[in-house]
Amino acid sequence: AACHAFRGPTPRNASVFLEPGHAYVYFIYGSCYMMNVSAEPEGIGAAVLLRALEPFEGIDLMERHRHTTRLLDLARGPGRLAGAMQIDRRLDGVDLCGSGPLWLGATDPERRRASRVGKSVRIGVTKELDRVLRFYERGSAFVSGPMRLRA
DNA sequence: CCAGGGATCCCCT
DNA sequence: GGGGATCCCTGGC
Repeated sequence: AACHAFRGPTPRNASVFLEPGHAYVYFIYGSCYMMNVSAEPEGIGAAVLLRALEPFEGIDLMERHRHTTRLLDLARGPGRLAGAMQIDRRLDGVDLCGSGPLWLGATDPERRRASRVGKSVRIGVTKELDRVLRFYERGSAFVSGPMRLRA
């Protein structure tokens, strides 16, 4: 029920219904963009919100976009992530598996590390609070949310 | 901790 | 067609 697709398609959420691997970007709280990835076959509304990232490359650019040099604050939190990456509604609907302006790729082998995926309830929603639909890298300082949801 | 920000969509006129 | 509640938050007290 907390999914934007819950009440069916609208002009705003159309990208949620695209085939998997497309961007769904929306503006919220008068100040932030949220970056999501569509996640079910075309016509089915489902998407994953990107809540944080660990900066590896382009850190100087991210610092400029975010007006801070604090590495931990560059992209920790969904609004900050979009800010650091300069993601806005222009990227809504783009194919993230193609050669467009934004894409998802495999982790650089040199950056790969042993990690465990933790699961928890979601952050910032008010419906279906018991559902375990948040996934994160256990123990990472770059994960967003309260400490108890990062262990 | 909390105000602010603006788009969107509900639902009732 | 429009008022108002709501929104997967952030920065600055």
